[in-house]
Amino acid sequence: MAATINDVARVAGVSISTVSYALSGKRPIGEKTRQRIESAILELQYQPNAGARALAGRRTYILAVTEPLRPDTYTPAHMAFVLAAATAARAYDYDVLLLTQDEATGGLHRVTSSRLVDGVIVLDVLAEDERAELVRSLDVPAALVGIPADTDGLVCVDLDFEAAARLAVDRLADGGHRVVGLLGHPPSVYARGSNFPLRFREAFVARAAERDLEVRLGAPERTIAGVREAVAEILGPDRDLTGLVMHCEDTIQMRALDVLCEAGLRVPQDVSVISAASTFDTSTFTPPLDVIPLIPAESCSRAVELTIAQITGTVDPRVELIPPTYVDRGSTAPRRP
Amino acid sequence: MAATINDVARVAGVSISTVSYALSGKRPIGEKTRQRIESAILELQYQPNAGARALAGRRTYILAVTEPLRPDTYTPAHMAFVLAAATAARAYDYDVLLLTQDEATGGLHRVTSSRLVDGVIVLDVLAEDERAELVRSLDVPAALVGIPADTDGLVCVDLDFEAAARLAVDRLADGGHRVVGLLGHPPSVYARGSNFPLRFREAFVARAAERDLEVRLGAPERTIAGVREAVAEILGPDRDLTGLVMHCEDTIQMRALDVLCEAGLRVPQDVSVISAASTFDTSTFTPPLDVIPLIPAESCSRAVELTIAQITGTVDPRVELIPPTYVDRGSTAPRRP
DNA sequence: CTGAAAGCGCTTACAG
DNA sequence: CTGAAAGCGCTTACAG
Repeated sequence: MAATINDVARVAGVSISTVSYALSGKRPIGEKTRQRIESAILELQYQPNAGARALAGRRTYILAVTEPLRPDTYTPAHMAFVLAAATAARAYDYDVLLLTQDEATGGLHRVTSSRLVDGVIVLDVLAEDERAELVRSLDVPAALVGIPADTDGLVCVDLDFEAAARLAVDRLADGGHRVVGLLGHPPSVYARGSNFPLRFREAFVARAAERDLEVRLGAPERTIAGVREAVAEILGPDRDLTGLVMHCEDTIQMRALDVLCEAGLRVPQDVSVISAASTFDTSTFTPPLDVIPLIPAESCSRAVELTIAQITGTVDPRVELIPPTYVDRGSTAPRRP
Repeated sequence: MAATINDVARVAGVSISTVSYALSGKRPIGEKTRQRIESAILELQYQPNAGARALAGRRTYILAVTEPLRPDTYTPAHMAFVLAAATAARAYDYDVLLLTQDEATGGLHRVTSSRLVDGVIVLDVLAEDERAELVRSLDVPAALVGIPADTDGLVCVDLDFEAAARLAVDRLADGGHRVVGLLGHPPSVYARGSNFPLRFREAFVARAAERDLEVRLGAPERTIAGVREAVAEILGPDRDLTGLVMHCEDTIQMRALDVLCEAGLRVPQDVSVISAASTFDTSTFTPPLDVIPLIPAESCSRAVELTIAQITGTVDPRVELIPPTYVDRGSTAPRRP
């Protein structure tokens, strides 16, 4: 059988409370005592029992991560967030319980009210997301990675997609480009109400209007044919488009580059291209693309931080937007006369 | 505060042991008593405390799922397995704790010896996998999805990749094809020691020899250029290849189809193509491909089943191979004279 | 700086 | 069919 705190106390010749305090560091321990306890722990390979710790300490050191992984979702990006959340949690000595699909709300309810988890990280947030409602009503420590329509009372973290869109538009406008395109996600993604594609697109259109640019929008299917069609449409019959922002999955972006190449359009000589809010590595593309990166580790570690802060204290509801950055890889150039 | 079993007992007018037994079903309860308990639970929105249940019952109803998600890994497929494992676990009222990367062995040790989990599901098993060693020495209920080199004392479940390879070869050989190719994974995947690509390739070569076929192997990089090169090589200078089996990621398969199309080769008239051990949907490809599917839900639910069987009783070590099936979508044809 | 003890909320023999 | 009670292995006031 596994060693208990009683075994450690006996071997070390101290009381179990001393062992417990030595472990938690919640009160000062004499140097010799500490050493005896440490060697006893080593000798017995003692690991505190998680259930007992949870029961007595009212903390499980587990966070629930809810990621619905809907059929239509683009797994690599979502997986990157799950992974980032798990990694961030471990940095705080928390483990991660994975809640998927149907378990979205039922599971959240179950694991919080049974005190299986101390807090919740909500990923892939929709504009109208029942998990947001639930988190609000449950009043459990939680952070959303993403911004629902109603953020009242919630703690949300996300890349500032609006700023990212403006950054991309400004880059092109500053380069003298007059006709710019946005190659976005498949139509189903927008239809689903996923919030960041919408936020990005709206800000893109708004900024382009401010900068007095002509805008063309595309929402291609993932197939080669779909991408080809959308790109052709964005380029326009006269091929007068000179600036392209891509806010979509890597396969679509790669295909779009293929299509530009086929059409004899060079990047950046003929078309300036920017990859926006991308979780993947655009430096291996042909050609490497300028990118406004979306870094899962950033938002997830902040979300974990804020959730744990709620567990140990109080945090005011807030929406934290992470400012975007621009990585230049030479895929944009001033418009040629 | 959340209601406890004491509250339920008081409201229902029974003892807490009766409530507990009513919940677990471990002893018969009078009809009226049961109803009073049920309505008390509903009224109080009672949820048993997970920590207390774990401590007293010596069961947490949590399984650890270890999936290293190495940098090189192909996320969608691996994510499909994580998802399948989580879904299968929920079907048995188990939750899933996700262990990633560095946590591979350290985390496994931690969560098992602290009794945080009742068992372990090991995904993405390498031929030489330290997690297999650990599971063996820990003697914890566990199942591996995949087959390590040394299966001694372990419970392993997987698609029968050797049989799948033979099935594919036989299909082509029976169709009169004499020169067949295997478009496999990127070189790094084989180098890593991931076991199923190796198992598949070896069985493919062996069966082709038995059937007296000429074999050409390709291990393309993921880029368009990489795929183009590998396909060209497999086709041969005389383009005498007429049968192609693809055992690789969907992007590579899609690109290979593009390359065949570019080369003016029709499927199946000029080349018969089979997608082998694929977790994705090949019916949306152009053209739709015959496939020997790899169904994560199958192996994962069996793995969960076998792990839970170990938790509640005893299971003999074993290697369970799931027989492959062939789905005909018209991408193969007899060789034309 | 350390210890004895109550208590966290369950499960499960033991008893009837 | 049901109840009283021990006990799971910790944490944390309370006391010194």
